[in-house]
Amino acid sequence: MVVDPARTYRYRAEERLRRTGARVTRPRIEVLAMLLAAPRALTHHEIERQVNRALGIDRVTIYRVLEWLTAHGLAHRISGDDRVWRFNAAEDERTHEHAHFKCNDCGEVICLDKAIAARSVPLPTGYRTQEIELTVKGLCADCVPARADRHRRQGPAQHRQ
Amino acid sequence: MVVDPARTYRYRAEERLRRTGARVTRPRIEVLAMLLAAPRALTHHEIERQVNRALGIDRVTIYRVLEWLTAHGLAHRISGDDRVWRFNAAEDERTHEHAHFKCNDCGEVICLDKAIAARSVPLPTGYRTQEIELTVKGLCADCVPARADRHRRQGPAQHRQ
DNA sequence: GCTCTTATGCAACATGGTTGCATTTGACCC
DNA sequence: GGGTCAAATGCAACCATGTTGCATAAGAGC
Ligand SMILES: [Mn+2]
Ligand SMILES: [Mn+2]
Ligand SMILES: [Zn+2]
Ligand SMILES: [Zn+2]
Repeated sequence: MVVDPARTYRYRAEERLRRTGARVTRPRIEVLAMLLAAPRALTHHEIERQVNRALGIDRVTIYRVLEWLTAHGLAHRISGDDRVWRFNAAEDERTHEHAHFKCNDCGEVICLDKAIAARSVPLPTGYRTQEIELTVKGLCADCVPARADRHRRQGPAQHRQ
Repeated sequence: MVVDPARTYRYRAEERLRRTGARVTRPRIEVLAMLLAAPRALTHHEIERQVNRALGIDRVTIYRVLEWLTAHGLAHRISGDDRVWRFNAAEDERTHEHAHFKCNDCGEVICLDKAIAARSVPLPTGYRTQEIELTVKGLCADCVPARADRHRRQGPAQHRQ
């Protein structure tokens, strides 16, 4: 029996959406399914390319869906140094107490499984900690110098955004 | 003997600029002096308000000066979650191995003195660490709940950006 | 002062995201 | 199935933050 993986992710997306009690719409399903299928955080651009081209869903709608998913805990938003937000389906088990990795070459962002031991950073008196954000920057497996020659010929890997 | 503090910062700014061997210009002096005087990281906007209003220095020039100061190690740039860069004079002793604090209420950003013990976060195989960024988010001394009533009357502290 | 290089000012542009408002549609009820 | 209505979508215009191109101004060495 062969299953269509995209169909499977859509199904899981619908399920999660239904659990919120809010409307289950095509844009919400498609965007969330795409986030669920992705092994890394996606930009609005990447989502738009797939979901707008294939289904004509408007870019503003995609922005609104991403905002809504984030507000409802179905996704989370990662803000990088390139002024582009990236989104990831939120595995609700995994509380957002985890760190992120960002590739300095291709821009890829992934979530690192709970790795924050850096509790209790000392602050000036009167200041109060609420969250700690930790981002590791470096090279992803596709971009380590060992493969630098491929890059020189073809340019860096292109999930740049 | 009374000294004008702004004059002192300008003097220190000129000194640092001269040491780079590059041209010592009015915009560079003013922007760097302002960064030296500030107890926290400043946005382009904040700098523009002061330096453009008082001296008519163009906003593009301010952008270019900030970029130049950063490239020459006289300032460093902090990218937050609000797509606004903030700048700080670089105390050259303090290598950029320090963490940052950002107030969730008023947006204030400060540098925390070397506090990263979070070395060696485990990554997927093939990935390589280059830098680690740590940002503590919470409430600054002006914004802690103890003073929430003042905020309710007057709005949050206004160095929001 | 003169010259040469570099920095500045100004206008136009780019990017990523937001807002207002008319139209469509999902969910609930029958 | 069809009717109702709040909520979501599409579209156009907008905004904020930063960049680029190019003519002009001004540091610094002589
Ligand atoms: Mn994450
Ligand atoms: Mn800093
Ligand atoms: Zn990479
Ligand atoms: Zn504050």
